[in-house]
Amino acid sequence: MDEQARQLALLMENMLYAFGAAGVDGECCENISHGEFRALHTARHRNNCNMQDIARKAAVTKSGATRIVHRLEDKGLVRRVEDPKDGRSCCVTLTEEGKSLLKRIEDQLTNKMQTILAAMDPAMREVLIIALGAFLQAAQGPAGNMDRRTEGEEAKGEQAQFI
Amino acid sequence: MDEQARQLALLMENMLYAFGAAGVDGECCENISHGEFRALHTARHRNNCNMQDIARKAAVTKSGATRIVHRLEDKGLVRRVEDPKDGRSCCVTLTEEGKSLLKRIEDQLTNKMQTILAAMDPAMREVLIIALGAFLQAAQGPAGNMDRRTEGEEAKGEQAQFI
DNA sequence: ATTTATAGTTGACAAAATCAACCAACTATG
DNA sequence: CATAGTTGGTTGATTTTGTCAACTATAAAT
Repeated sequence: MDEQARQLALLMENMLYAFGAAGVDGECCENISHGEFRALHTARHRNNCNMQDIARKAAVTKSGATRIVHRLEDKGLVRRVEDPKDGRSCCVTLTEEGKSLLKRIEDQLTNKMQTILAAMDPAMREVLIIALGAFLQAAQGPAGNMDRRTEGEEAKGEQAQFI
Repeated sequence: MDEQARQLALLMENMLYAFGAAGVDGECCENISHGEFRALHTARHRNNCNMQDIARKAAVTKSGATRIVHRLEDKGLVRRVEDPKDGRSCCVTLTEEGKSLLKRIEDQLTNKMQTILAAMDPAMREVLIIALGAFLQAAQGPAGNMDRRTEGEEAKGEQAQFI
Protein backbone atom coordinates (compact mmCIF):
# COMPACT_ATOMS: atom_id res chain seq x y z
CA MET A 1 0.00 0.00 0.00
CA ASP A 2 2.99 2.19 0.44
CA GLU A 3 3.66 1.89 -3.23
CA GLN A 4 0.07 2.76 -3.97
CA ALA A 5 0.38 5.91 -1.95
CA ARG A 6 3.51 6.91 -3.78
CA GLN A 7 1.85 6.30 -7.10
CA LEU A 8 -1.23 8.20 -6.09
CA ALA A 9 0.83 11.15 -4.98
CA LEU A 10 2.46 11.25 -8.36
CA LEU A 11 -0.84 10.92 -10.19
CA MET A 12 -2.22 13.68 -8.06
CA GLU A 13 0.64 15.96 -8.90
CA ASN A 14 0.10 15.45 -12.59
CA MET A 15 -3.60 15.87 -12.21
CA LEU A 16 -2.96 19.10 -10.48
CA TYR A 17 -0.74 20.24 -13.26
CA ALA A 18 -3.01 19.18 -16.07
CA PHE A 19 -6.14 20.72 -14.67
CA GLY A 20 -4.84 23.27 -12.25
CA ALA A 21 -2.26 25.75 -13.30
CA ALA A 22 -2.33 24.88 -16.95
CA GLY A 23 -5.89 23.72 -17.20
CA VAL A 24 -8.65 25.64 -15.55
CA ASP A 25 -6.68 28.80 -15.18
CA GLY A 26 -5.06 28.69 -18.52
CA GLU A 27 -7.90 27.77 -20.75
CA CYS A 28 -11.42 28.31 -19.66
CA CYS A 29 -11.33 31.62 -18.12
CA GLU A 30 -12.31 34.68 -19.95
CA ASN A 31 -10.43 37.13 -17.92
CA ILE A 32 -11.04 35.80 -14.46
CA SER A 33 -8.54 34.24 -12.10
CA HIS A 34 -8.93 30.88 -10.48
CA GLY A 35 -9.79 32.46 -7.15
CA GLU A 36 -12.46 34.50 -8.84
CA PHE A 37 -13.79 31.38 -10.46
CA ARG A 38 -13.95 29.61 -7.12
CA ALA A 39 -15.82 32.56 -5.68
CA LEU A 40 -18.25 32.68 -8.56
CA HIS A 41 -18.83 28.98 -8.27
CA THR A 42 -19.43 29.21 -4.56
CA ALA A 43 -21.77 32.14 -4.79
CA ARG A 44 -23.74 30.30 -7.42
CA HIS A 45 -24.09 26.93 -5.81
CA ARG A 46 -24.57 27.92 -2.22
CA ASN A 47 -27.54 29.90 -1.17
CA ASN A 48 -27.03 32.89 1.01
CA CYS A 49 -23.34 32.89 0.30
CA ASN A 50 -21.41 35.32 2.43
CA MET A 51 -17.80 36.44 2.42
CA GLN A 52 -16.62 33.73 4.77
CA ASP A 53 -18.02 31.05 2.53
CA ILE A 54 -16.06 32.48 -0.32
CA ALA A 55 -12.92 32.78 1.73
CA ARG A 56 -13.20 29.16 2.76
CA LYS A 57 -13.88 27.79 -0.68
CA ALA A 58 -11.32 29.91 -2.47
CA ALA A 59 -8.77 29.13 0.24
CA VAL A 60 -7.95 32.74 0.98
CA THR A 61 -8.23 34.94 4.04
CA LYS A 62 -11.30 37.04 4.52
CA SER A 63 -9.56 40.14 3.30
CA GLY A 64 -8.63 38.14 0.24
CA ALA A 65 -12.29 37.35 -0.21
CA THR A 66 -13.16 41.02 0.02
CA ARG A 67 -10.72 41.76 -2.76
CA ILE A 68 -11.97 38.94 -4.93
CA VAL A 69 -15.59 39.93 -4.58
CA HIS A 70 -14.69 43.53 -5.21
CA ARG A 71 -13.03 42.54 -8.46
CA LEU A 72 -16.02 40.45 -9.47
CA GLU A 73 -18.28 43.37 -8.74
CA ASP A 74 -16.15 45.64 -10.89
CA LYS A 75 -16.51 43.15 -13.69
CA GLY A 76 -20.25 43.15 -13.22
CA LEU A 77 -20.42 39.47 -12.37
CA VAL A 78 -21.73 39.57 -8.82
CA ARG A 79 -23.71 41.86 -6.59
CA ARG A 80 -23.63 42.30 -2.84
CA VAL A 81 -26.97 42.30 -1.09
CA GLU A 82 -27.34 43.01 2.58
CA ASP A 83 -28.36 40.14 4.74
CA PRO A 84 -31.67 41.13 6.33
CA LYS A 85 -30.96 38.78 9.22
CA ASP A 86 -27.59 40.27 10.05
CA GLY A 87 -26.54 43.77 9.26
CA ARG A 88 -22.85 42.92 9.19
CA SER A 89 -23.11 40.07 6.77
CA CYS A 90 -23.77 40.29 3.08
CA CYS A 91 -24.93 37.76 0.54
CA VAL A 92 -23.05 37.56 -2.71
CA THR A 93 -25.27 36.79 -5.68
CA LEU A 94 -24.51 36.47 -9.36
CA THR A 95 -25.74 38.91 -11.94
CA GLU A 96 -27.15 37.54 -15.16
CA GLU A 97 -23.81 38.15 -16.74
CA GLY A 98 -22.10 36.29 -13.94
CA LYS A 99 -24.39 33.35 -14.35
CA SER A 100 -23.84 33.12 -18.06
CA LEU A 101 -20.08 33.40 -17.68
CA LEU A 102 -19.97 30.69 -15.06
CA LYS A 103 -22.12 28.49 -17.24
CA ARG A 104 -19.77 29.00 -20.16
CA ILE A 105 -16.78 28.02 -18.07
CA GLU A 106 -18.46 25.02 -16.52
CA ASP A 107 -19.66 23.85 -19.90
CA GLN A 108 -16.19 24.13 -21.27
CA LEU A 109 -14.79 22.09 -18.42
CA THR A 110 -17.52 19.51 -18.86
CA ASN A 111 -16.77 19.33 -22.55
CA LYS A 112 -13.14 18.73 -21.89
CA MET A 113 -14.03 15.94 -19.50
CA GLN A 114 -16.39 14.48 -22.02
CA THR A 115 -13.68 14.32 -24.63
CA ILE A 116 -11.37 12.58 -22.23
CA LEU A 117 -14.05 10.19 -21.07
CA ALA A 118 -14.81 9.37 -24.67
CA ALA A 119 -11.28 8.05 -25.00
CA MET A 120 -11.80 5.66 -22.13
CA ASP A 121 -13.37 2.29 -21.79
CA PRO A 122 -17.01 2.67 -20.68
CA ALA A 123 -16.56 0.35 -17.74
CA MET A 124 -13.47 2.24 -16.69
CA ARG A 125 -15.41 5.47 -16.89
CA GLU A 126 -17.94 4.29 -14.42
CA VAL A 127 -15.29 2.96 -12.11
CA LEU A 128 -13.37 6.21 -12.29
CA ILE A 129 -16.28 8.30 -11.12
CA ILE A 130 -17.00 5.96 -8.28
CA ALA A 131 -13.40 5.63 -7.18
CA LEU A 132 -12.80 9.35 -7.33
CA GLY A 133 -15.92 9.96 -5.31
CA ALA A 134 -14.76 7.49 -2.71
CA PHE A 135 -11.38 9.10 -2.65
CA LEU A 136 -12.72 12.57 -1.99
CA GLN A 137 -14.99 11.10 0.59
CA ALA A 138 -12.00 9.57 2.32
CA ALA A 139 -10.08 12.81 1.96
CA GLN A 140 -12.75 14.54 4.00
CA GLY A 141 -11.78 12.47 6.97
CA PRO A 142 -9.16 13.48 9.51
CA ALA A 143 -6.41 13.43 6.92
CA GLY A 144 -8.29 15.58 4.53
CA ASN A 145 -9.05 18.56 6.63
CA MET A 146 -7.27 21.00 4.44
CA ASP A 147 -8.94 24.18 5.39
CA ARG A 148 -6.71 27.15 5.54
CA ARG A 149 -6.97 29.18 8.67
CA THR A 150 -8.52 32.60 8.34
CA GLU A 151 -6.75 35.41 10.13
CA GLY A 152 -6.22 34.53 13.70
CA GLU A 153 -9.31 32.46 14.10
CA GLU A 154 -8.78 28.76 14.10
CA ALA A 155 -10.46 26.96 11.25
CA LYS A 156 -13.85 26.12 12.56
CA GLY A 157 -15.01 22.55 12.35
CA GLU A 158 -17.45 23.15 9.54
CA GLN A 159 -16.15 20.75 6.95
CA ALA A 160 -15.80 21.85 3.36
CA GLN A 161 -18.43 19.92 1.48
CA PHE A 162 -17.15 18.08 -1.49
CA ILE A 163 -19.59 16.75 -4.02
CA MET B 1 -22.17 9.95 -20.35
CA ASP B 2 -22.97 13.60 -20.37
CA GLU B 3 -23.90 13.30 -16.75
CA GLN B 4 -20.64 11.50 -16.06
CA ALA B 5 -18.70 14.35 -17.60
CA ARG B 6 -20.53 16.87 -15.49
CA GLN B 7 -19.86 14.85 -12.39
CA LEU B 8 -16.24 14.40 -13.25
CA ALA B 9 -15.78 18.09 -13.85
CA LEU B 10 -17.16 18.76 -10.42
CA LEU B 11 -14.99 16.11 -8.80
CA MET B 12 -12.01 17.59 -10.54
CA GLU B 13 -12.77 21.04 -9.26
CA ASN B 14 -12.96 19.76 -5.73
CA MET B 15 -9.82 17.75 -6.18
CA LEU B 16 -8.12 20.86 -7.32
CA TYR B 17 -9.34 22.69 -4.31
CA ALA B 18 -8.43 20.03 -1.81
CA PHE B 19 -4.95 19.43 -3.09
CA GLY B 20 -4.16 22.55 -4.99
CA ALA B 21 -4.63 25.90 -3.39
CA ALA B 22 -5.26 24.61 0.09
CA GLY B 23 -3.32 21.38 -0.10
CA VAL B 24 0.13 21.26 -1.59
CA ASP B 25 0.72 24.95 -1.31
CA GLY B 26 -0.66 25.31 2.11
CA GLU B 27 0.84 22.39 3.88
CA CYS B 28 3.91 20.66 2.60
CA CYS B 29 6.17 23.34 1.66
CA GLU B 30 8.95 24.50 3.85
CA ASN B 31 9.28 27.92 2.47
CA ILE B 32 8.92 27.19 -1.20
CA SER B 33 6.04 28.13 -3.46
CA HIS B 34 4.12 25.70 -5.57
CA GLY B 35 5.84 26.92 -8.71
CA GLU B 36 9.17 26.36 -7.07
CA PHE B 37 8.09 22.88 -6.10
CA ARG B 38 7.07 22.11 -9.65
CA ALA B 39 10.43 23.34 -10.86
CA LEU B 40 12.30 21.29 -8.30
CA HIS B 41 10.29 18.25 -9.20
CA THR B 42 10.93 18.73 -12.90
CA ALA B 43 14.63 19.32 -12.51
CA ARG B 44 14.86 16.18 -10.44
CA HIS B 45 12.91 13.78 -12.58
CA ARG B 46 13.94 14.90 -16.01
CA ASN B 47 17.49 14.63 -17.10
CA ASN B 48 19.11 17.58 -18.73
CA CYS B 49 16.35 19.84 -17.60
CA ASN B 50 16.52 23.32 -19.09
CA MET B 51 14.55 26.47 -18.48
CA GLN B 52 11.92 25.70 -21.06
CA ASP B 53 11.16 22.38 -19.43
CA ILE B 54 10.60 24.14 -16.19
CA ALA B 55 8.47 26.81 -17.76
CA ARG B 56 6.30 24.15 -19.37
CA LYS B 57 5.86 22.02 -16.28
CA ALA B 58 5.30 24.88 -13.89
CA ALA B 59 2.93 26.48 -16.37
CA VAL B 60 4.67 29.82 -16.45
CA THR B 61 6.34 31.85 -19.16
CA LYS B 62 10.04 31.52 -19.68
CA SER B 63 10.75 34.69 -17.81
CA GLY B 64 8.74 33.22 -15.01
CA ALA B 65 10.99 30.18 -15.12
CA THR B 66 14.06 32.39 -14.90
CA ARG B 67 12.69 34.00 -11.77
CA ILE B 68 11.75 30.68 -10.20
CA VAL B 69 15.13 29.12 -10.82
CA HIS B 70 16.82 32.23 -9.54
CA ARG B 71 14.90 31.94 -6.31
CA LEU B 72 15.75 28.28 -6.00
CA GLU B 73 19.40 29.10 -6.56
CA ASP B 74 19.30 31.73 -3.85
CA LYS B 75 17.90 29.14 -1.51
CA GLY B 76 20.71 26.79 -2.43
CA LEU B 77 18.39 24.15 -3.82
CA VAL B 78 19.46 24.04 -7.44
CA ARG B 79 22.48 24.85 -9.52
CA ARG B 80 22.74 25.97 -13.10
CA VAL B 81 25.29 24.13 -15.20
CA GLU B 82 26.08 25.14 -18.73
CA ASP B 83 24.98 22.80 -21.42
CA PRO B 84 28.15 21.65 -23.22
CA LYS B 85 26.11 21.02 -26.36
CA ASP B 86 24.61 24.47 -26.49
CA GLY B 87 26.13 27.57 -24.99
CA ARG B 88 22.79 29.32 -24.63
CA SER B 89 21.04 26.56 -22.80
CA CYS B 90 21.60 25.53 -19.22
CA CYS B 91 20.77 22.43 -17.26
CA VAL B 92 19.19 22.86 -13.90
CA THR B 93 20.30 20.30 -11.36
CA LEU B 94 19.51 19.83 -7.71
CA THR B 95 22.01 20.33 -4.95
CA GLU B 96 22.11 17.77 -2.17
CA GLU B 97 20.02 20.11 -0.11
CA GLY B 98 17.54 20.41 -2.94
CA LYS B 99 17.28 16.67 -3.24
CA SER B 100 16.67 16.16 0.42
CA LEU B 101 14.06 18.91 0.55
CA LEU B 102 12.23 17.49 -2.42
CA LYS B 103 12.30 14.08 -0.85
CA ARG B 104 10.86 15.46 2.35
CA ILE B 105 8.01 17.11 0.51
CA GLU B 106 7.28 14.10 -1.61
CA ASP B 107 7.30 11.87 1.43
CA GLN B 108 4.88 14.15 3.15
CA LEU B 109 2.56 14.09 0.18
CA THR B 110 2.84 10.32 0.03
CA ASN B 111 2.02 10.13 3.70
CA LYS B 112 -1.07 12.18 3.25
CA MET B 113 -2.16 9.91 0.44
CA GLN B 114 -1.50 6.92 2.58
CA THR B 115 -3.75 8.22 5.30
CA ILE B 116 -6.50 8.79 2.81
CA LEU B 117 -6.01 5.43 1.19
CA ALA B 118 -6.15 3.79 4.58
CA ALA B 119 -9.69 5.10 4.93
CA MET B 120 -10.72 3.39 1.72
CA ASP B 121 -11.75 -0.09 0.86
CA PRO B 122 -8.70 -2.05 -0.38
CA ALA B 123 -10.42 -3.08 -3.59
CA MET B 124 -11.44 0.49 -4.19
CA ARG B 125 -7.87 1.60 -3.67
CA GLU B 126 -6.61 -0.60 -6.41
CA VAL B 127 -9.36 0.45 -8.73
CA LEU B 128 -8.68 4.10 -8.00
CA ILE B 129 -5.06 3.92 -9.03
CA ILE B 130 -5.89 2.08 -12.20
CA ALA B 131 -8.78 4.33 -13.13
CA LEU B 132 -6.79 7.47 -12.44
CA GLY B 133 -3.94 6.16 -14.53
CA ALA B 134 -6.30 5.43 -17.37
CA PHE B 135 -7.80 8.85 -17.04
CA LEU B 136 -4.50 10.66 -17.27
CA GLN B 137 -3.58 8.43 -20.16
CA ALA B 138 -6.74 9.48 -21.91
CA ALA B 139 -6.10 13.09 -21.02
CA GLN B 140 -2.87 12.94 -22.94
CA GLY B 141 -4.83 12.46 -26.10
CA PRO B 142 -6.01 15.32 -28.31
CA ALA B 143 -8.26 16.69 -25.60
CA GLY B 144 -5.57 16.74 -23.03
CA ASN B 145 -3.04 18.93 -24.66
CA MET B 146 -3.08 21.57 -22.00
CA ASP B 147 0.25 23.20 -22.50
CA ARG B 148 0.36 26.87 -22.02
CA ARG B 149 1.95 28.82 -24.77
CA THR B 150 5.22 30.47 -23.91
CA GLU B 151 5.61 34.02 -25.06
CA GLY B 152 4.76 34.27 -28.68
CA GLU B 153 5.96 30.84 -29.63
CA GLU B 154 3.34 28.23 -30.26
CA ALA B 155 3.44 25.28 -27.87
CA LYS B 156 5.61 22.67 -29.53
CA GLY B 157 4.20 19.20 -29.97
CA GLU B 158 6.32 17.59 -27.30
CA GLN B 159 3.69 16.09 -25.05
CA ALA B 160 3.93 16.52 -21.32
CA GLN B 161 4.69 13.10 -19.94
CA PHE B 162 2.38 12.01 -17.23
CA ILE B 163 3.25 9.03 -15.11
C1' DA C 1 -25.20 48.90 29.52
C1' DT C 2 -20.97 47.50 28.80
C1' DT C 3 -18.16 44.05 27.11
C1' DT C 4 -16.97 40.75 23.79
C1' DA C 5 -17.43 38.34 19.50
C1' DT C 6 -18.29 38.37 14.61
C1' DA C 7 -18.50 40.14 9.60
C1' DG C 8 -16.36 42.73 6.69
C1' DT C 9 -13.18 46.53 4.93
C1' DT C 10 -8.95 49.11 4.15
C1' DG C 11 -3.95 50.77 3.73
C1' DA C 12 0.57 49.25 3.35
C1' DC C 13 3.14 45.92 1.63
C1' DA C 14 5.04 41.38 -0.39
C1' DA C 15 5.26 37.63 -3.65
C1' DA C 16 5.02 35.93 -7.97
C1' DA C 17 4.12 36.38 -12.53
C1' DT C 18 3.67 38.94 -17.04
C1' DC C 19 5.19 41.72 -21.03
C1' DA C 20 8.35 43.61 -24.03
C1' DA C 21 12.74 44.60 -25.08
C1' DC C 22 16.98 42.78 -24.96
C1' DC C 23 21.65 39.87 -25.46
C1' DA C 24 24.22 35.97 -26.83
C1' DA C 25 24.84 31.78 -29.04
C1' DC C 26 23.46 28.72 -32.68
C1' DT C 27 21.81 27.57 -37.72
C1' DA C 28 20.97 28.33 -42.40
C1' DT C 29 21.41 30.52 -46.73
C1' DG C 30 23.24 32.88 -50.34
C1' DC D 1 32.50 33.17 -44.97
C1' DA D 2 29.08 36.61 -43.72
C1' DT D 3 24.88 37.78 -42.53
C1' DA D 4 19.99 37.15 -41.48
C1' DG D 5 17.03 34.72 -38.72
C1' DT D 6 16.01 31.64 -34.83
C1' DT D 7 16.26 30.05 -30.24
C1' DG D 8 17.45 30.04 -25.07
C1' DG D 9 17.58 32.91 -21.55
C1' DT D 10 17.62 37.39 -18.84
C1' DT D 11 16.08 41.94 -17.16
C1' DG D 12 13.34 46.33 -15.89
C1' DA D 13 8.86 47.90 -15.36
C1' DT D 14 4.48 46.73 -14.22
C1' DT D 15 0.34 43.97 -12.87
C1' DT D 16 -2.09 40.67 -10.33
C1' DT D 17 -3.18 38.55 -6.29
C1' DG D 18 -2.93 37.97 -1.72
C1' DT D 19 -1.38 38.77 3.26
C1' DC D 20 -1.25 41.30 7.74
C1' DA D 21 -2.77 44.36 11.08
C1' DA D 22 -5.59 47.83 12.33
C1' DC D 23 -10.12 49.44 11.91
C1' DT D 24 -15.62 50.05 11.71
C1' DA D 25 -20.06 48.40 12.53
C1' DT D 26 -23.40 45.21 13.98
C1' DA D 27 -24.85 41.46 17.05
C1' DA D 28 -24.73 38.65 21.27
C1' DA D 29 -23.68 37.87 26.09
C1' DT D 30 -23.04 39.02 30.96
